[in-house]
Parts: sequence; structure tokens; C-alpha cells
Amino acid sequence: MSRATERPRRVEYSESTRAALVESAITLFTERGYARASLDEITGRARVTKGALYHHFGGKRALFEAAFEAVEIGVVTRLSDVMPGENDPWEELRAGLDAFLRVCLEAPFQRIVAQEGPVVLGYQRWYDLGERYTFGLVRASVQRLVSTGRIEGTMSVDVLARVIFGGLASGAATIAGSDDPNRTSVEVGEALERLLRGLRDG
Amino acid sequence: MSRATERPRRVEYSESTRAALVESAITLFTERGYARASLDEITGRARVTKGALYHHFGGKRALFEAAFEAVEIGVVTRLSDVMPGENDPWEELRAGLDAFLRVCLEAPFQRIVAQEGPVVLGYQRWYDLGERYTFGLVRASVQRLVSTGRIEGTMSVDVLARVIFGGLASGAATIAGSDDPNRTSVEVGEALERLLRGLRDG
DNA sequence: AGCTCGTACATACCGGCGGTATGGTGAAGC
DNA sequence: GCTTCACCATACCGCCGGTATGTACGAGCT
Repeated sequence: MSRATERPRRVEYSESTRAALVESAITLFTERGYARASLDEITGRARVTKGALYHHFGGKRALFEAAFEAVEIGVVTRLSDVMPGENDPWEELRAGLDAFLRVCLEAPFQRIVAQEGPVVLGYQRWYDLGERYTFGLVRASVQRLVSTGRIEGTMSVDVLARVIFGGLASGAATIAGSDDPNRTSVEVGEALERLLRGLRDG
Repeated sequence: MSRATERPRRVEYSESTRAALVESAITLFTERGYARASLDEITGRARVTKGALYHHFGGKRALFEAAFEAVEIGVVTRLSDVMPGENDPWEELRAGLDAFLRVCLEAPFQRIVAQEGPVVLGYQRWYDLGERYTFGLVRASVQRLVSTGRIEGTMSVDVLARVIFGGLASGAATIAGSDDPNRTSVEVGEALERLLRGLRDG
């Protein structure tokens, strides 16, 4: 099925093999989902065998987690650029929102992070990992709003951030499932802005 | 593995068998998730074999869909009771919110409908099914707010409902994953109310 | 130079599970 | 009493995740 006869990958060094596996995993998990993407297919695309996979990773779940983190890191890097954390919190939230909606148009984030993440990794693991990446940004942003007194009353920052993040994710899914993603993206942005406005004082 | 020696279920009529399969599926899908719940286990619990399953359903996916619908119907029935659609839209939305948060404390809805639904059935199928059940209620509720002029400006009702539903679902997941569900349930309710308040006029 | 040893894979194989093909059984209808 | 069909059991297949084992190869020591 998946021989590596012609020019084996091993000659190109170990890190490259690991990276190729992660990249192949991202592609196939995105295309067919976790369950329908077989390891033979993933390793075959990376021009290795299961031996290489189980040398670098603990199993299919661990490979998914590596793919998950790779996608998240890419997203967080881009989002951090437009949210330096020095300007007006509301302005940055809005800038981050725009950038996030663009990210939501990309299939890997939609499928691996938002949709299958909590199911494959388990909710708790997904929660813990997300804390360090995209959700962490949302949470930090909300935290700054609260700590600078822009949101009246006392409220659990974590829970509020969770609910907002859910709205974002659902908006992401709506965009991804739409037959006119660009138009829907604008509509989602409007809806989210209206909802967030309710948090302001007075 | 899963014999049905002692008092075969068949004598109790076909509909009972089908119902037993659905109930068993709900239980095991909730406990272990879709992937880790085997058909032998599900049929064994219902005191039948795979022959019965594949007579009543097209396969594992179809069985999951039946379980999905069974859970949704139960939830919608209860939610409809507190939302007769005759009182003030904002009042009903709030009443529906309370009822929904209680539903979110129940594992079957959390796991089968909110979490694994979109993954197992595919997002499009999940979207179409949800239209007829829980999400349909949210959508109708938002629709009434807009058509009675309680929300200013023009906005896509469907998208807005989607985003709100995402917030609800995320709140559901947060509650389910919390170590103190009752307390978290209150916090989620507060956060959602604050967000929804932003939709009001003036 | 030769030997050892750990890394970095490939190969072969197993068990479980979803799905299918086939057989059996009892009630209903002609 | 014969057929027919719904209803289900049994047996079996193929795929896939996981494991066990073998092997090429460079580093380091002697």
C-alpha cells in the first residue's frame, strides 16, 4: 500500500519527516475528517510508513494534536500582529475580530480546531490547549476590557470569553458552510459587533 | 459476543426493538462517544444482534441520526412549553434561555446534539436537522424580535440566530465541562443576558 | 579499523469493528 | 397448505489502528 521505494524520505533528516507527517495530517484531516483519514494514507502522502509515524508520535490522537497545535500556532501568530495590546481595547477587539473572521474562512482551522478538536481530543484537553492559543487571545482581550473598567458589573471573565468564543466559532462555521462566504462573513461581523456592543457601559 | 438467547426481544414487536436500539444508542453514544461505542455493544444492550440493527437502520450513522432526533424531540417538547409564542418576545427569550441552560446540564444533549452532531453527521446535515428542532426555536425567537421591531437596523436573522446559538452551545459545553455545573450555569446565564441586551433599541 | 549502541525508520502481523451476505422463523394472506 | 414477506440471527469479510520485530546507519569509543 504505502511503500517508500523511490527516494526514501529518511535521507532528508528526521525533523523534516516529522514536519511532513504533520503537514500531511493537516491536509487529510481537513479534507476527510479525523475518522475517515487513515494512517496509511497520511504516511503514504508523506512518503513514509507507519513505522515513522509511531516513532515520532504516540498514535493517531497524538498526531492530530500535533496538527492541531501547528494550525493554532499559525493563526495566533497572525492574530497577534493586529493585536499588539497597546491601543484601545475596543479597537483591538474589533481588529482582532476582523482578522479572526478571515481565519475562519480557512478550512484547517474550521475543521481541526473548531469542529473536531473538542471531539477528538476530548473537551478538557481541547480546553487546556486552546487556552494557550486562539482562545487565549479572546480571553486576554476580554480580560483587558474588564480590568480597564469598560464592562460594568461583576462577571466571570472566563465564562464570558467562552460564550463569546462560541459565537465566534459558530460564526466561523456559518461562514464555512455558506455558499457565499464573503457575504456571510460581513453579516457575521455585523451580528458579532451588535452583540459585543451590549457589553459597553451605560 | 452478543447472543439473544434468553427471551428474544422479537416477541415484543418491532417498534419496541427499534426504540430499544435508539435508547441503547443514546446511552452508549453519550457515555463513550460515537467512535468508541461499538455496534455489538449497542445491540447487546438492547438484547438483539446486528441483524436487527441493519434491518431498522441503514448503518451506524443512521442510528446516530435517530438518536440525535430522539434527543432533540425531547428537548424541543420541553422548550416549547415555556415558549408559547404569545407573550412578550423578550420575556419568552429569557424563559427559553433558562430552560435551555437546564437542558445543557444533561449529558445526551451536550454530547450527541451539540458536540458530536456536526462531526458525525457532517455540518450541512447537522444544520438542516437542527433547523427543525432546537435551533429552529432560537431562530423563530430571534425572528419575532426582528419582525416586531425590537431590534434596530437591518440584519440577517439567520446569521444572528446562528451566532447566538453558538454562544448558547458554547455555554452548554462550558457548563458540562465545569466542576461546579450549577454555579457555572448561573454565570453563563448572566453572560448571555448581557450579550442579548445589546440587541435592544436605544 | 572494528565494535557497540542508539536513532530512525520499514515490514509483518494481530485484533476489533463496521458492514454484508445469507439463513431461519413465524405470522399473514390467498 | 403453500407462498410471501417482515423480522431478525449467524457467519464472514475487509479495513484500519496498533504492536512487535527487524534493519540501515551514523556517532562515539577503543
